[in-house]
Amino acid sequence: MARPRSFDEQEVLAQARDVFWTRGYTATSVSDLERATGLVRTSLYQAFGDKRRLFDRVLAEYQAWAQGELARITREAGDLRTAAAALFGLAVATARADRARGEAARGCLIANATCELSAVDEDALAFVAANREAFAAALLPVARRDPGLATDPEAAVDLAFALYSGLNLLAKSGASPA
Amino acid sequence: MARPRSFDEQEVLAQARDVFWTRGYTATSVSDLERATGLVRTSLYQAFGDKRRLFDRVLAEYQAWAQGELARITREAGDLRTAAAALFGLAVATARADRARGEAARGCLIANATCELSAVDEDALAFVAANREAFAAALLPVARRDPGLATDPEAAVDLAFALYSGLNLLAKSGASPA
DNA sequence: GGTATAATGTACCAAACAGTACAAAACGCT
DNA sequence: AGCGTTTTGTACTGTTTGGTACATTATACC
Repeated sequence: MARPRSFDEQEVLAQARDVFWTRGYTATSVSDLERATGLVRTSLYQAFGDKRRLFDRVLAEYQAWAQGELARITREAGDLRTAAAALFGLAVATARADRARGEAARGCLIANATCELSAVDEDALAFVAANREAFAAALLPVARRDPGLATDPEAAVDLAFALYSGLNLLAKSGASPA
Repeated sequence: MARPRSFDEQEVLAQARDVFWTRGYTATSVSDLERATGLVRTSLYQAFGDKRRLFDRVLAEYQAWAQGELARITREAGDLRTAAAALFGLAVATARADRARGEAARGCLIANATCELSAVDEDALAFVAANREAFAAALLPVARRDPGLATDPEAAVDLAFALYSGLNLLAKSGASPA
């Protein structure tokens, strides 16, 4: 009853995510998105709303993936230490993958968004704050189970968050066998 | 013999730095810089070159300040642990200061630049890589002096760098008494 | 006081920006 | 085959971007 789409939504979202990931939100133009996705602006606007809505969508999708990874890690690891180690391994692995592709490390999409937007955009700040809390919520049970961390499991989880973010930034400024 | 400047260069640099700091490089327009400094574009361009040169100048000034702080900290601290603690205290203090001013945390200017530019701009990558090495060079002697870290002092220093960066990002996504 | 010189102010430039109006096209359905 | 509907493609909008040409202003020196 109507003309069908010529693109796969998930695929387009992944392509848009990659552009936002390497260039950031502000520095990515709608023309960049056209080029990366192969769609014309009209299709992008009709399917995803404006540039910001598309970015939000990409962020949400990325966060869902990250939460999945986090859930898998906490399921497989018994204590916080090994969970954190697996997490850091993930950061190093993605950095290595970027490097192997001949590009510079892109770090974590949400960490990048935090850096770029949290100080100027309330909605973005709310999102990254919620993400941090989701991160903590996923790791807290594991931290509580650890008797060595009984004094302050929440601080230990925040520390893991800081270290994970820091590793990504370390990768973005050089060095691989950290 | 000629008309004198109506502004103090250091003061203007500090004002420009603050805009870049909260908004980032790309999102800061020349009009923003005019507004923040009180100078008209022509004066800015004549005194500092183009937008990028001004940003580089601001970055260099900031790095000099940061290196000074780092030198002071390592001078006062005997081992890496207390040096790192002082460093983290610095990050927390600046975050608190931002928060007290009623604004969101801005983190570290160089960390922000790393996030925003290192993946797309070779010069920026070179700068932040050099900065990371300067950071390591400042802390390495203290780390080497610590017998408990004899196995790999360089890794310990990188860890301190990651933790410092991570703390800044933690602040940028909420939470104060970390 | 006049003059050389650098700093300012006004006004502009082309290019890039995010977003849109509207027509052409491609399909499902009857 | 023809119609209704949604996706595409073309072409454009006004605005903002970084940067500049040029006239004006204010000072130090003679």
